[in-house]
Amino acid sequence: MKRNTWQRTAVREALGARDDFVSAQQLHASMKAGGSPIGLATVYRALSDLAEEGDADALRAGDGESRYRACVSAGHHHHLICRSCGRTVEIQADDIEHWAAGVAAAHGFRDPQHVVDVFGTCAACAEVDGA
Amino acid sequence: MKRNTWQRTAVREALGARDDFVSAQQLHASMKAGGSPIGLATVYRALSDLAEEGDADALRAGDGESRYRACVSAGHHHHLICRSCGRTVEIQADDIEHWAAGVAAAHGFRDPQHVVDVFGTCAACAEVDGA
DNA sequence: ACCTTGTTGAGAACGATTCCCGAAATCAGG
DNA sequence: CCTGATTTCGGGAATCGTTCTCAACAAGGT
Repeated sequence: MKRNTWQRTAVREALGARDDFVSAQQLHASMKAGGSPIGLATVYRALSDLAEEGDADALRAGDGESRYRACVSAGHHHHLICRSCGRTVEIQADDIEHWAAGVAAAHGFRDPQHVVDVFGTCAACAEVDGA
Repeated sequence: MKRNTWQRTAVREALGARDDFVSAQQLHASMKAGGSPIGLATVYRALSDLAEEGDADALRAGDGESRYRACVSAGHHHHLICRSCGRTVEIQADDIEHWAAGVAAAHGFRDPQHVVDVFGTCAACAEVDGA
């Protein structure tokens, strides 16, 4: 049975309060900074639970850290992520779903899942870079 | 200046000899098994060099390991990967490129890069599973 | 309130990757 | 073919993110 602890709630809220991808460590640090005595292991557990239940998106970045983000839209979707500031835009793309399913089927693959994320430099960061 | 050592060549060849994604550790192990006295650190260095030069694809899997694969097609492409046996199919998908570029542009993002990989269970593995 | 059982948290354990640095190898020039 | 400058190697130690361990604790049902 899944129990309802204040720790899980705290993680859920802390994640929801941000609108970009955060690593487990970052989240833990900011919760601690906010006065919560929560443990690191618990944050990890809560985050992977959230990801498993579909309430959060997990994303393994290039630097070896897993990043999480509260899921706004309930359904399946993809992300447009600023590689500089981490700002994230959720994207619906039915075409991609169909394409992925089609490609998988064409090669005899079953139960297709796909990872589709677009990274870029958002307008704001591009200006800073250029400056 | 980049020097041409037999170690780098060995890594390039060992990677080219396989047609699926391998982790640095796996590659190092198989090279050692093949009699090469190459060091683990060197394999890591060579692989990230190859990835940087575009001669290899890097892919960070869900289990925390980076996997590499020799790039067959020179251009940009995506992969269809069996989550069970690791067999990989390269996919060209111009539609995706256009879509990604369009999405990025629509949100003011510059210099778009995208990660598009499809995972599934290939026909062979699906049969084994079902058996 | 009580008992059962999932959860917590501190630190240890772990595995992948990177760093360190003396030794060896490579390339360019003489 | 030597020589020197400089890169690369390699083994082990260090680092870093993540997971595990386990005793103490707390949530829920009754």
